[in-house]
Amino acid sequence: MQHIEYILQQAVAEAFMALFEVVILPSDIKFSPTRKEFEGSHTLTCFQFAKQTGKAPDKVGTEIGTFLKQNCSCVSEFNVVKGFLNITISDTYIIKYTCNNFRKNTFDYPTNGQKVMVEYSSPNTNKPLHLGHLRNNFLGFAVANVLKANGYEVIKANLINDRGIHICKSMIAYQKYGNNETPDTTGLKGDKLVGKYYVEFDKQSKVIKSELLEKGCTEEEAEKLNPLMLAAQNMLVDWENGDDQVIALWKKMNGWVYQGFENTYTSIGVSFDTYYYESNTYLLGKEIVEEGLKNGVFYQKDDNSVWIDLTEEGLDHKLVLRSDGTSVYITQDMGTADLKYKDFGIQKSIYVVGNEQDYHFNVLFHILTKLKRPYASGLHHLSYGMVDLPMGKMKSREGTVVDADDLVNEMKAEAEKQTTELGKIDSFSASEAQQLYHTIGLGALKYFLLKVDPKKRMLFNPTESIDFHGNTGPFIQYTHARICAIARKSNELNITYDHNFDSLVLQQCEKNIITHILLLEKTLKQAGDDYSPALIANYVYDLAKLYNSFYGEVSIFQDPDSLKVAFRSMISVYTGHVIKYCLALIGIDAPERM
RNA sequence: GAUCCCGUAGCUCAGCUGGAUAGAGCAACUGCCUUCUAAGUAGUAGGUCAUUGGUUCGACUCCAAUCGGGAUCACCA
Repeated sequence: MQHIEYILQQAVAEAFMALFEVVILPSDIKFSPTRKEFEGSHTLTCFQFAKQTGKAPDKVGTEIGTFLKQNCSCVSEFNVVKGFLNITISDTYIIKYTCNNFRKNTFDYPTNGQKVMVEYSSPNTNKPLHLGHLRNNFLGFAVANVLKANGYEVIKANLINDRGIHICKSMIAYQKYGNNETPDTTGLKGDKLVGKYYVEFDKQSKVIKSELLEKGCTEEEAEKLNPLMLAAQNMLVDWENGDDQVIALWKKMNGWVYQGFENTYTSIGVSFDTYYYESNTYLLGKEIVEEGLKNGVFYQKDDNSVWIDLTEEGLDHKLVLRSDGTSVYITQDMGTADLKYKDFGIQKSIYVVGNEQDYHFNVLFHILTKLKRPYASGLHHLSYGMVDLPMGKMKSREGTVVDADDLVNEMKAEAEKQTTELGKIDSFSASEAQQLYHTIGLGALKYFLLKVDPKKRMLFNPTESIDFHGNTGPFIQYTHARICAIARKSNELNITYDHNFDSLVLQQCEKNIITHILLLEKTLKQAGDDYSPALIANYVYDLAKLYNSFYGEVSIFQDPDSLKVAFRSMISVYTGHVIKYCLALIGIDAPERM
């Protein structure tokens, strides 16, 4: 069954031809939802056609409307207000569409044969995940789902920053102050334990620095002479030389961190198809520098450092290889980009990274374009805004970081509190109840972080953000649970759906739901094109609102007309499927009772 | 200093790529549970879309300038 939008586009194009002999491509005809103060569901704005037709917009609207009503069985009514043609879709169409589709529980586009990699999470192994990482993880996971639903084959990748001076700092501090603690002996999660020593390093080196300053050192000398800092730098050199002891410690501590991360990933419901480690990729890219020098994309200075001139692109000169021949960050990113392409033959590659690195990715993509990489046009930096706290930015050194595990646990505790107060799940076993609290708490958190346009920075207020009412995840989950209760009752009552519904006259609140479901395809496409799960979040919220409105307005089972009972039951089931599907796209579980 | 992003109700956010009288939620106030889950629902109130110009039939949306907030501009990652 053809989608109403497509049918209308064809019909309007036909109308233009028949009435005005004007050729307009069906795909160029755009409809917007009719404002609720007017009759109808699809609106065509006619101002833009005034020139081509030589008629006033309202005249065009009236003539097109008349044509549609006569020639298109899906259109039952129309009205024209100023230059706006408001179209009412026939009940027959809506009913038929509902009957044909209400059992569907997936709305994915067919595969398009394209492969895309979504790199996200990409943590450092020196500290645990925090609120900022959560936005990244939820976004990356959701974008991967959305792209998959748009027909792509998706590879989720995690590029782990497992080497460098930061991890050496944790290692030095652990060597000096660690007393051979382990996650087992302390009961701490591995990432928390390692993070503890990263903080310890910072603390101790501050103490040492102030001692040096008291002895009369300058700021600069204190920095340089700091034995802890020197030890960390030495350790980095030892690591690069493959020193057995250093490598062993590095492996041990990173191992703890990975267990901790895995634990968190499982808890927040994200996953990866492949992992890259910087310890394996940090030397990549040097051959690319040589290649670029040969074909003149890069140039070399007298001191042997290698650069690229991006002034024509509105950027600057950028270093790609140090004078001592070692790589910088962007060198290994070039190498890693090649590696990803070699490994998976991807057409698109999405980097989910904060907007503080906008410049970096701008440069990287320009370089890869200049190097004529076949995948260059498919590169995209999904740049998301920072998550601010009421007191400003999170600073790990000032202890204002909101820890990811803690936050999830707080949300879960709040879910337990509120669920217990409502007392609706007395029949649940203890483990079922725990599972539900987690689902609700996590749903609230995910929805909160995903409903905002990724590009925008956002505010997270720990006290106020834990709300389960209104525009929240639990509200949508609740609507789903409510629908499941309806579906259960429909089953109990043995309600069947294969009736002739021709005589049925629909109510506005019923039509509103189906009309909104008709927008799903478009929304999903848009969310894929824009890499914006927020569109899905807002869409499903609106659907839940429409359903609750319907739920309050009509009685589903009390109606004497059995056709109405059956159809309302169908609408409920249909809405439930769409809600569950959309929530799954953004990584949220839809409970059947709550 | 240069470049980029942002500025919509008291607060947090939408606004479908230029269309109608700018929408939700929270907070405040008023109704609705003996009937399908009230984590709900119906309503009231709340706005000079930062400011000023420009483009046109029409601007929250596009352009320019100004003000305010943020980020980036390392032989750091």
